Amino acid sequence: MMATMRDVARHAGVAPSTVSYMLSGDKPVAAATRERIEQAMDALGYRPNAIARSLASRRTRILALHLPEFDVSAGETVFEIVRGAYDRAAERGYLLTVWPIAAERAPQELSELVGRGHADAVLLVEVELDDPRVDSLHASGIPFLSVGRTRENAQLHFVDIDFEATIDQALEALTTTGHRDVMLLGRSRAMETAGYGPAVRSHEDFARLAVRRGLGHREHALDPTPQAGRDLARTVFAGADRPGADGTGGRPDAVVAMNDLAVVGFVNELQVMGFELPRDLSILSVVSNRRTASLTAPSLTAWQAPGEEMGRRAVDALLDQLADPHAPPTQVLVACTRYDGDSLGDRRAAA
Amino acid sequence: MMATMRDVARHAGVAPSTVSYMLSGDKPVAAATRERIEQAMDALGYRPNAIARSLASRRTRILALHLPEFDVSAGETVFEIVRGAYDRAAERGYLLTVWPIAAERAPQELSELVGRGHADAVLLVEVELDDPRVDSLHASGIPFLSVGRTRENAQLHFVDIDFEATIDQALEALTTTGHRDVMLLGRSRAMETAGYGPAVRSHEDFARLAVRRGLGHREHALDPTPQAGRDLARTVFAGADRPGADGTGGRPDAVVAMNDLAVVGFVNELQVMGFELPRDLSILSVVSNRRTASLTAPSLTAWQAPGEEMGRRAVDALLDQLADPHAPPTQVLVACTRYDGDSLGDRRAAA
DNA sequence: CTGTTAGCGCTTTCAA
DNA sequence: TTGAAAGCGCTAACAG
Repeated sequence: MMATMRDVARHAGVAPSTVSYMLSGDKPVAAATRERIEQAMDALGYRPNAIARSLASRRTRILALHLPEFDVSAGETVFEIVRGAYDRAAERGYLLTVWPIAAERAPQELSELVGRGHADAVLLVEVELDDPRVDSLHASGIPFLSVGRTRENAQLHFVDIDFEATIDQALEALTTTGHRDVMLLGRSRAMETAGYGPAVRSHEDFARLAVRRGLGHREHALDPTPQAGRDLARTVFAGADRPGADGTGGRPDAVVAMNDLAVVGFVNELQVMGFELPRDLSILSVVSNRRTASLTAPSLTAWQAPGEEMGRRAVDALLDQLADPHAPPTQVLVACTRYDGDSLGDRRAAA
Repeated sequence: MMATMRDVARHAGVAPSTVSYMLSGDKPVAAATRERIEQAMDALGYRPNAIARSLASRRTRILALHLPEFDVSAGETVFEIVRGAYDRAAERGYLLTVWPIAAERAPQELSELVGRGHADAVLLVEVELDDPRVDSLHASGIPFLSVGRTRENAQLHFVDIDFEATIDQALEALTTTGHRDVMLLGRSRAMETAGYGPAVRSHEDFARLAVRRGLGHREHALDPTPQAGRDLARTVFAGADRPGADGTGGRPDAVVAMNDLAVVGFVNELQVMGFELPRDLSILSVVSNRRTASLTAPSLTAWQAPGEEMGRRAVDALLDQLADPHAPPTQVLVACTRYDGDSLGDRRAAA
């Protein structure tokens, strides 16, 4: 009942291989022939069969994407990565499918599924410093690329956020608006130990970049919960009328947050305590997303993770790898993009 | 280099078909034969090829799942649905893949991909009252099941939340703790018009169920934003020392929220206004999720959407449909499960 | 530029 | 309970 390529060939009076050549574009086909084939195709309502194609060509033209749980902020950014990857894959003739495998089973099951021929390569999202998925895929000799990077990454194909550049942009925004003393509201040490990369790198980068700009700085590592943010607000600003107002550098006049969940609680608690933002304290959220940024009032000025671009570039790099398995690893860093909210004040004295 | 079924057969001294029978379990295989085949398999490191199997059997044993954007609360619940569906599918010998197609292109592209043989059936998630994906799949004669239901659903295979039962459970919890006047913080009319089912049904159900329990009631339809929640707090409770304290029924003493984003802003604003929860107002969040419930302090007592169960039951129903395409539609309703936070007060007078 | 010819690795009658 | 044979619908040399 479904028309096959053979039917089309017969109807057009050509060989099946000619139809195949036309569809794949692998070989040139005369305009007249192409015309007849096209007519035959829609006369018969022909739809190419992806399975048969995969079997004959020994590749599926399917890319599998895997992400662990959503529990760490993630949400919007991950979704953008996925969408960007899907679209780019489609443009390049591939189907990107997401495999919702539970984290514990992923290392084994990814290799298993690719081994059974369900996909040609794997895109790993939310990769941790020591990610078992990476080891497993590497051991199986399966082509893959990770969004995020492991600790050891000399041989890793990856696309990641340029944390350093993003933090520096936030500090520059603070410097040019006259801020003098900045606090990092970062990720907890527990997460670093657990292997969440950004938590490690951000503290080092932040301190170094603040010093270079001559800013007072301090770092706090918080669990990714609103309550942790509330607690910090109480701890650091208890008894202060206006956090940044003492002028002596005793208290920060700005916060750079890299912890979406905590910053929401932090802001809410400051407001309950009677502070007004950004008059009393400027708050910038980095590696964030629009949704979190709009959860508070005033909304947060934020640097959003470039999800879509990372997804697109990941697919390109992965397909390059498929085309030339022995090329040196592709490693791409992408900076976040600024999104203006109302949480950045101007502390410059009127001239 | 990869061992094929033929290699295994040769190695075990049997016919390829025998190996196939053993793997599929379609026909009985003698214990002795089975033994020899198993040995051959792991001697050769055999892995069955899913593509070849699909081509020969004319079915992929793949289920495709599609969800539109994440913008409406969703998040955690959707993820649970997907995970539940994946696990159940695996148990039943199927691979569930998620196709991250943009909402606009989904109706067309889903049919296209299934038409090309990429999957046997489709699971639709976050289905709206008038969902073009449903029409398209129906027109293409593709087997599918929706999580959520359309307006016209007599012929639809679906699994959905039992909103009515959930709302009633929330009202019961309020009744037994002595509340007298309940406000619904629902979804906006705009969403109803746009076809988001729960928004429509919840208002009707809420009013009717409140009346039946002899509770004072009122409904507010809010956009799914924290700001909408803040505005409502100001509007309804301006000038009140304690929202539920006037006792005369002039103000509600409890809120049932079915709008995760708005309820966060609502609670925060009440706190900024100086109210204390749940002393001044009880708040229950229904069809919610743990993450939202823990975004505020006190955390919210909530009824969580039964994501995993819906996913599992959706797969079962879909595979039933595949087995018997002419059976009457399966329609399943699942109630939410309660999760205790600290936002429910007790208003009963001490006896 | 087009046709011929073998498969890709498995399933599935049909016989034995 | 097992085997032989004929494909599933397409691709990819190789020839012409």
